[in-house]
Amino acid sequence: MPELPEVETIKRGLQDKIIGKVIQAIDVLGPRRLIGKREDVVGRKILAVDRRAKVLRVQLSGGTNLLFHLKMTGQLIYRPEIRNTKYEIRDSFAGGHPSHDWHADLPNSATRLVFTFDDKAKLFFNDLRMFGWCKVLTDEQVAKIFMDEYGPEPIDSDSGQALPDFTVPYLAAQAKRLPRRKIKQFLTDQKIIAGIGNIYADESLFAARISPLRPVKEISPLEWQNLRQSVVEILGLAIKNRGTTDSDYVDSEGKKGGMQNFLKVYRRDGQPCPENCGGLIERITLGGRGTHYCPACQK
DNA sequence: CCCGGCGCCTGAGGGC
DNA sequence: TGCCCTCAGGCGCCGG
Repeated sequence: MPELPEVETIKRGLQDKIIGKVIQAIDVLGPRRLIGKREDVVGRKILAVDRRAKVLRVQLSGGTNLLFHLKMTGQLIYRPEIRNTKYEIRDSFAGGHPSHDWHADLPNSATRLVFTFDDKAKLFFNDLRMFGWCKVLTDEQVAKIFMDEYGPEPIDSDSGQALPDFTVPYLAAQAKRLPRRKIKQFLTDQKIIAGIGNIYADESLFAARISPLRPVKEISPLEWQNLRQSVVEILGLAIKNRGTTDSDYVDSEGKKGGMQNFLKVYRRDGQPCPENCGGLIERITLGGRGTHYCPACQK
């Protein structure tokens, strides 16, 4: 499930590949994934690719934008000039390459949108469960959404440092406003902090040794300091490792991430606590989300 | 304010 | 093998 590090990884990949190209066509294979008019997009040039929270923006000429949210199972996979994908796969098998990567075979049953560029390269928007979307919006609409719907970005993805708005006083002030909310739900609230989802909330809370069940009013200043630091470190590490592939996530080249090898609690219920405290990782449901933590370490 | 539940979806995985 | 059921989860929305 693409969170900040996964969308950041896709963003970087696409920046290297699609900037300067002109969108020649959009094929709509899946219903209701494209919100907006194809004709507002076709013929426009790609000026930039950026990210806010878990949202990826492709900035186009003429003050137009494509906004993507990948939700659970979304993918954005770029392929340079495809003459005939199926033939290429057949060729690779004939050449004795046994590796079978189903992402090589595009479009597939999860493909909802296909963008074709002026050099015949393609961008495939896949989304198995169809929760994701692609919206066509003006610069002003994007600016308003980015301003109104998302809290501060926690990390400068280039330097790996915390961003200036993501401070302990900010977190404490938000907590004062919503004192009874549990810390996990606080962390994953996009209006409070941008880009944290289920995986990195669990991992950050483990790193800070704070129970996901704690009401935020009980979090001490020192704990806020630790938690803020943990969020920055975990997100930074996840970006370095090109994101977590749990089920569907792949980058803009269809490659898996590496962060799943460094997760300590997420989906590790039943296993011994990695801090060797003697406890076992537990899985509970919190706010309808699977939540993984060590009840012995996390207080 | 907080929480639970539903809806949106489909494939994986368990039970029988 | 096969069928049915549940579950997974980001996020908006609704009702208690």
